[in-house]
Amino acid sequence: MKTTDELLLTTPWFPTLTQELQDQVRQNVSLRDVAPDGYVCRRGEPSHCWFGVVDGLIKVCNTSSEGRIMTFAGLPPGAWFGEGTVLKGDRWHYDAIALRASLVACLPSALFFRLLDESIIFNRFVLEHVNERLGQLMAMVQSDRLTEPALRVANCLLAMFNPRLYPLGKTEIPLTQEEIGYLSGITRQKVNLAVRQMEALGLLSVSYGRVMVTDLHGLRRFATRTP
DNA sequence: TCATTAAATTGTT
DNA sequence: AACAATTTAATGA
Repeated sequence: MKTTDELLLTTPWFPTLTQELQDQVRQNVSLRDVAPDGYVCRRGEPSHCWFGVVDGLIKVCNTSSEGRIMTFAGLPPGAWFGEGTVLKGDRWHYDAIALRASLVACLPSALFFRLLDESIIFNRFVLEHVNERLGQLMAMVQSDRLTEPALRVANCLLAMFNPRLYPLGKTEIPLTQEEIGYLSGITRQKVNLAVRQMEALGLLSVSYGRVMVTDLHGLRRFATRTP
């Protein structure tokens, strides 16, 4: 199991902080184990923390009154989320649920604000982070209107392997086809066909319980091609 | 270390 | 949604 320090050292902004701020972070960040299907945060609850995914996989989603689930993002290890809500001092507008056993780092909002006040590089990180999310959202709105399952899966994978948002991101993240289905909003059967189709194109390789992207650029081209 | 079994994941209908 | 086939992980000799 990873430690707080291990996560922090692989976080791009942490080593850039002053010694004093680093100590503050060390003292105030807490780790939380989340069981599969467990909540990291629920819609309507006040936000106390900025969250970082240490291990596992978190799904950010909302369940409408009719029970329809919409997924906004899948967050692999290395992802931080919730800055928007924390910044507004607002309540969560969405649920964050663990797709499998996960470990989440909680950075109290008071400290989050202090980092914003005192570190320019930290501001920069958050700004780029938000910017990248915006880009992802735009891509998602597009892919949402596409009926082609392979394109939806491709977009979903591109989001997960985004090296800007998830610098830890390797080209291989353990991800079952069922989980991809939850994240991209299509059935596992269609995911199965889609990933194999893309594997045949040499864009990725699938094996038991994992998908490895072998050609990130090719996958980008595939996702943005005009049919 | 190897064989057996259970659980998880995949492939098909 | 259900089923069979396959892969992995766990167990114990």
